[in-house]
Amino acid sequence: MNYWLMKTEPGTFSWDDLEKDFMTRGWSEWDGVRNYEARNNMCAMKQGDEVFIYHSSIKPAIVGIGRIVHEAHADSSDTSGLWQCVDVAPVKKFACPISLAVVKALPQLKSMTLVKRGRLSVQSVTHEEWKFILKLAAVTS
DNA sequence: GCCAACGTTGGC
DNA sequence: GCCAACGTTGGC
Repeated sequence: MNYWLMKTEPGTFSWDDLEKDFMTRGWSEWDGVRNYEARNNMCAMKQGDEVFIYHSSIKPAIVGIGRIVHEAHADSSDTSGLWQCVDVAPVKKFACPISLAVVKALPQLKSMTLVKRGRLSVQSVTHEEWKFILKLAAVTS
């Protein structure tokens, strides 16, 4: 099992939209990613892998956990044939989102890709980082 | 709204 | 293949 982090702008697609999709269709297509490294990361995802869902822009924070329900397939919003995406379902919303400021402030998380490479929209998370953030979420909820 | 970081494009 | 110009992302 591998761990990941996916960003979304809540004004365009938020955690609530993820839950709405889940109620109606069972998953959300994570379409619209147009960055090669982000795409390659999605192509490396396996069914059952878990992802942090991150809201960018106003109040940047990790807001919850999702799960990969379908591995990479053609992005239905793309006609070039270049872009792939995965399908995601919500698993758990954090009672208290973990803000970017907190992630940056904690030495255990300061080498996260989220901190080092702020613009990469789909990134991997180490098992250590994953466990640490889960603990943090349990404490603050 | 500003601007730094950084990915992409295109001329040479 | 280099690199300047340009566009986009995303934190602040």
